[in-house]
Amino acid sequence: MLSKKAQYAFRALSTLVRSDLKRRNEAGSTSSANSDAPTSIAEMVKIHPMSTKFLETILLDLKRGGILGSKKGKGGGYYLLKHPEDTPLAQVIRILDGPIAPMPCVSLHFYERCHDCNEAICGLNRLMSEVRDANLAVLERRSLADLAAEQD
Amino acid sequence: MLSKKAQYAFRALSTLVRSDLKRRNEAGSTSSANSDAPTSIAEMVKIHPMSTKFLETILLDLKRGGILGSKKGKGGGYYLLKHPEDTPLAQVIRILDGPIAPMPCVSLHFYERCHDCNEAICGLNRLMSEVRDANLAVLERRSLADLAAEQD
DNA sequence: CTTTTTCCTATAAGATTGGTAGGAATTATG
DNA sequence: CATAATTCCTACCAATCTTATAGGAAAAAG
Repeated sequence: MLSKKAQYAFRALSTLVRSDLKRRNEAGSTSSANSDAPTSIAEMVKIHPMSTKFLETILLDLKRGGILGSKKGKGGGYYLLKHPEDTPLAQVIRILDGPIAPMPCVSLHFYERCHDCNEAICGLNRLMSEVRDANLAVLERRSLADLAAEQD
Repeated sequence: MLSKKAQYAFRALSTLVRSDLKRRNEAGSTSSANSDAPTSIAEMVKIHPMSTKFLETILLDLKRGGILGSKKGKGGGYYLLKHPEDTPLAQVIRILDGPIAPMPCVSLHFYERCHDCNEAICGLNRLMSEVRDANLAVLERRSLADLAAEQD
């Protein structure tokens, strides 16, 4: 199961995506960077109610993870660094929850050697690799853009 | 990630599957129920080293979950209640780790209503349903038989 | 009646999760 | 410059979950 952190992250990100789309439509795509229209934590919480302080730490993680940029001070807030289509859901989950794979010995980004089996011939390893691939087929293909495809 | 409990369960189950296959080959399929050849915890631990007492609680869970039968006393142990092909991996995981779905609001067996969105139009709900389906496509199709298809 | 095994429940240390607290640093604005 | 609004940073904390361990009761075999 996704942690609350990851779930809250997706809620907040959906707000940022919508803000991003809106900006791009309005400004006629002629103008300016994304950073001109940052969204504050307070605004995000207004749309998706949750602990302000908790969301703060989550957004910091997303920033350190290279997904968000921020602007400090009055009128500041957060914004997407890339087009929504260019951030797969998998990246968000890895930042907040770590491995997507069901076991360390089949993880691509958080691999740890298995002490209980010979991975080359282990049936469990092979099956869990299938599970991992099935997950990634969705999570690497789907992006933040899909998150906001309909209302929520 | 799968818990250690689930991982140990699969290790132990692979032993039981192999024992089951062996019995079925040897006895020429004429003889007897599975319960004639139970495997003790001690034997399982000999093949896949782990805490004996911990495995005990795991096997109890699997028994209560309807996957294993047991025989008490001298010469006792555990055995599969069904053909290995008839126990999908998903059933094992649900018994030991609970939900397979990434969020309660998309879980088939452990559903909880989502308070944060209108599920009918929520983008996150839709995406996580895709993830759930991708997982189940593997975990409901693959069975204990696949677990022992090669050496481990 | 002794040994071997499963069965059952309670306990507990350690890690993780979900969240709070308090303030420092930065920026916009009057 | 003063003030308000905001992000940034780190430490802390309570509750829960995980990963076991302990100690015996019950049953079955010989």
